[in-house]
Amino acid sequence: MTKRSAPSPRIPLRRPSASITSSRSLYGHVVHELGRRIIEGGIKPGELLPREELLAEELRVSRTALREGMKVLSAKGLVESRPKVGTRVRDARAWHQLDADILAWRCELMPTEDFVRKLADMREVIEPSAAAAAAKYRTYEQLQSIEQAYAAMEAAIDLDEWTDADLAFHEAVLSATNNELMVSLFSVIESALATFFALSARTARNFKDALPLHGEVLDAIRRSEPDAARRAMLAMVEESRTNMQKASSARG
Amino acid sequence: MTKRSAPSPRIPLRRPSASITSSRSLYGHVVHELGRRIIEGGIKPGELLPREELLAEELRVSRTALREGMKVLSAKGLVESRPKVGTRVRDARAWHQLDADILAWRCELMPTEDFVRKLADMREVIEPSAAAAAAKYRTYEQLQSIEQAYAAMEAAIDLDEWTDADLAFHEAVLSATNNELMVSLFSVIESALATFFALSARTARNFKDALPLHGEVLDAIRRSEPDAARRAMLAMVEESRTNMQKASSARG
DNA sequence: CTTGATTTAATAATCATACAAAATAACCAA
DNA sequence: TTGGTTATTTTGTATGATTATTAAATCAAG
Repeated sequence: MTKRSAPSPRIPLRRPSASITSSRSLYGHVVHELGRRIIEGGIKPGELLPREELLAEELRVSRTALREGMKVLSAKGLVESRPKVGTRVRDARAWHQLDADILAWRCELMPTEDFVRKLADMREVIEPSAAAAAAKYRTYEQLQSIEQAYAAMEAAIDLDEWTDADLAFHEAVLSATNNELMVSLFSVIESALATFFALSARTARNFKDALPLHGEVLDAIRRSEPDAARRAMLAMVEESRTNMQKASSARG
Repeated sequence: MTKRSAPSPRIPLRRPSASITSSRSLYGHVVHELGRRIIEGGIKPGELLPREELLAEELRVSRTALREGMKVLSAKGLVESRPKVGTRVRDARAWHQLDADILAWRCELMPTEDFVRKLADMREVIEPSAAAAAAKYRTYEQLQSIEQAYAAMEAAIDLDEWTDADLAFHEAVLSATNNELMVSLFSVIESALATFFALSARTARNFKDALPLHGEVLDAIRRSEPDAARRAMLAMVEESRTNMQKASSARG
């Protein structure tokens, strides 16, 4: 709505960050490789990494690239470097658990039911409150973009379209809180949960099952009824959790 | 409680991260300097930074140090570098708003009432839910550390002691949720709010005014009554918000 | 033996320089 | 205009040398 400049062919609408870590650049490889090893417990808190020269050789990169990656890991709270002593893995309590990369690594490595539960817990905490706030403070334009997303959900003809529209719906609700901290938290949690969403949606025979619940949230926000919006959103995320649990136990 | 090894004189108990940015390391200086400029709007989204060679000269550091800092800024979602085109400031929606440094810079630069409101909103969202979850899932050990923090609040003889104990109380409650995502979110929000907490506490004639409310939360958690815990915690954070508003308007 | 200051040595931190890779922009040909 | 090719700019990577930091070893005094 706000910032789509002219024709600009095929801007990748999702994939906002591309998560430097993903692939190419060498320093990105360093971040990914070491980050994963730390998260999965291959290198434990308190342990000392090999010194730069050796580690660089092991990872087949120059010290320059290694150090650039190291700074990023350090910014994520995973490691801590000191002259003369070396680079040490920090205690798990210091890790920036809400960092998008860290969450992604945990998704890769430990898709345990427990981790999904924690993500779902977070969602159940923020989304109902966000819906309530949206009902209270939304502008007309914000209501419109929620309605627009809802319409796209109605019109969706396959799972991909529906997933995109669903995400847009929730994002629009969060944006309507006028609190970018809330939006940021949601986007982080959501992109982690997205890994498991496919399962959840595929479980339901008809992927549009959740449409009525979304409709209730929309109505409550339209009528500016915070409590109703909170209740409807809570029902929705609880159902989503149930679906994901069913899906994961069906596989397990 | 858990990690105080032997006598070890004056370990700085708070200051868990030391926020690389604050210190004097050169690359840390780069991160701080450029990060601040971007957050405060001195360099706007879409704008292109000078090329590395020039920027390094301007900041009086080598290209190496500059780049190490740049990678960190990139990991925070603030900038994006591409060969041949340069390094561009990303749209504010891409910024990792929950990054501790970014929040800290916002505290430095825009201690507006609006920003404090957003922080307080976040707190009102997570803390009551966390208290409820704590009441449901806490272990006995976790209850003990909450009680211990409460006792410290009772025993506090000055504002500093009380502040420390207060923080420990909330941290213990959050930990009792057994959800490290929750803990991480809290610690980030909290350390940002701490900037304004001093004001809030100093406003109250007697800094122990909030003790009864903490007692209610503790009791509810002890008796495993989630709803009561939620209500008590909500009352507490609402009062805290009111205090901070009074403080900020008294100065404004 | 203990304590405190001093030296030593290992490691990260920084710098300077060179080269490689990527991608925009300019160019040229059809 | 269109399509491909080349040039050129900027980041990306590599290497080696130097400096700063600091834990640990050493030494000197009490």
